[in-house]
Amino acid sequence: MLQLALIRQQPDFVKQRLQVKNFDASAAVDSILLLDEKRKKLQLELESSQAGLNAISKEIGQLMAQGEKEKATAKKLEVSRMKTGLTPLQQGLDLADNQLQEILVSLPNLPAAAVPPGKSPADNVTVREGGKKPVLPSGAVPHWDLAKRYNLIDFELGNKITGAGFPVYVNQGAKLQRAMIQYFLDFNTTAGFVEYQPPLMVNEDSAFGTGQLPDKEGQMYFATEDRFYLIPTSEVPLTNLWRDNIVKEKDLPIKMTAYTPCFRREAGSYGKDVRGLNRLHQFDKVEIVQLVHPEKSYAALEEMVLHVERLLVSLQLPYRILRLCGGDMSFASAITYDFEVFSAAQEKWLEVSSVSNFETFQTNRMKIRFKDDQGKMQLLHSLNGSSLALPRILACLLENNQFSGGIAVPEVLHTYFQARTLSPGPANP
RNA sequence: GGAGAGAUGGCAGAGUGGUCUAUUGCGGCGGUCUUGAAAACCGUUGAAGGUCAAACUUCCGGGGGUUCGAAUCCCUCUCUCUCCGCCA
Repeated sequence: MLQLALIRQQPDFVKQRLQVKNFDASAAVDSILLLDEKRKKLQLELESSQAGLNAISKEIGQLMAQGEKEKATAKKLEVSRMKTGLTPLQQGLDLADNQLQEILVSLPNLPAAAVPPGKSPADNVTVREGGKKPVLPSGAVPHWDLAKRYNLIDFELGNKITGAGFPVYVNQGAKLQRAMIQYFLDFNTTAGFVEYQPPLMVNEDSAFGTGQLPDKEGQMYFATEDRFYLIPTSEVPLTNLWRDNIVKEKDLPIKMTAYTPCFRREAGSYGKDVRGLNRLHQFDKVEIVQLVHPEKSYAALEEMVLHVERLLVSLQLPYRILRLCGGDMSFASAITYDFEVFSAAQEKWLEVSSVSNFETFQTNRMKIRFKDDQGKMQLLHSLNGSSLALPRILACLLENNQFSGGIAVPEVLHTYFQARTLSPGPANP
């Protein structure tokens, strides 16, 4: 949620920045300014009346204490009459407040100055590439064929017990995934991120806090009986751990990491992009989240980008880093870098991480603040990134590392996986 | 699932209709003393809106009600704890 003060002070700047996200905010910003004026006027009027009432009520109390019952009764009548005039004021104020809030939460975050304009993924800017695309042996196949041949993942079993997009990892497939989770978590905690195991379901307030509600209502699984949402990413519970908190400046930055499954309905997805591990309803991800001093968030962003890049380098995967254009960025983000790895048999780039600075957009909703050295209350900046999304990393590893005798496991995973290669395994049910 | 008890400031914990403008303790911050520290003592210490600053308004789990006046009474929801039942 944008800060009202910013809209008040620089309405034209807000409109102009949101155009980079292809969002026409003219009408919304103008309504906000009008409603804000209206609200202030009503509030002033209401509060001065309330002050008067409060004073008389206090007098009544004193008169009662002195036993002056008649005078008190007279005052009571006076106050009841005044009170009826207050109701419409209160209602008007509540209405203006609600309308203001409703428009305010519908506005996306402003893109940072460095965000390139653009409408589609084609307008994203490649920041840099790394790693080397492999030369595959003849007869190389995509990961879904390898998954079958080596008995690593069973998509049909998943279909049976749940539905499409819920694969069952088997044997070495399950073990390799576990090895990666452990390696990624160790990589993050070594860099100072504190490990958490958060709940996988969150309430409405949490989903609102990070910006999933109301924007992405239909994209989350929802347990109607208890009104809980299955998390689409651990960013949601991790960031919300600090909701309604005033953090001590000396405790900054707050760095967190977690492994969790993630659940996404992916309503509207179809066709070739959903083949194999490319797009799932449930997938594993290791996430990093930071809450930092507002002046340090862009340094923190660069640090996180380098951190994820080092992780990809250690896995020896060909990757590229994109700076997303305004049109491809998420609702809550001020700037986003996407990491893609090249899945050699599909000949496709797959997004495996997205690192974003949300500035105060989330913390304003969640009221995560600190007191600066002047004693002034300020909102923190929140950032997060994947490190990493597992299925697509797995897809890429399988495809890129296949050779005649098996599939090579990257060196950094050898001790975690307790083997150097994948070999064909036993049959499933 | 059944029965009971609760939810008050960073934490503990008083307050059952009228200066509550929320007692007190701990913690935090500042100071005195000290070579320095501890102890002791003194002072200070919630948030939001509003204002140049103040005044002022709102907030005692959420929502609603009674009343001139609600932390306090009523309704309702949520959550927590204790006991019983079930259970990994």
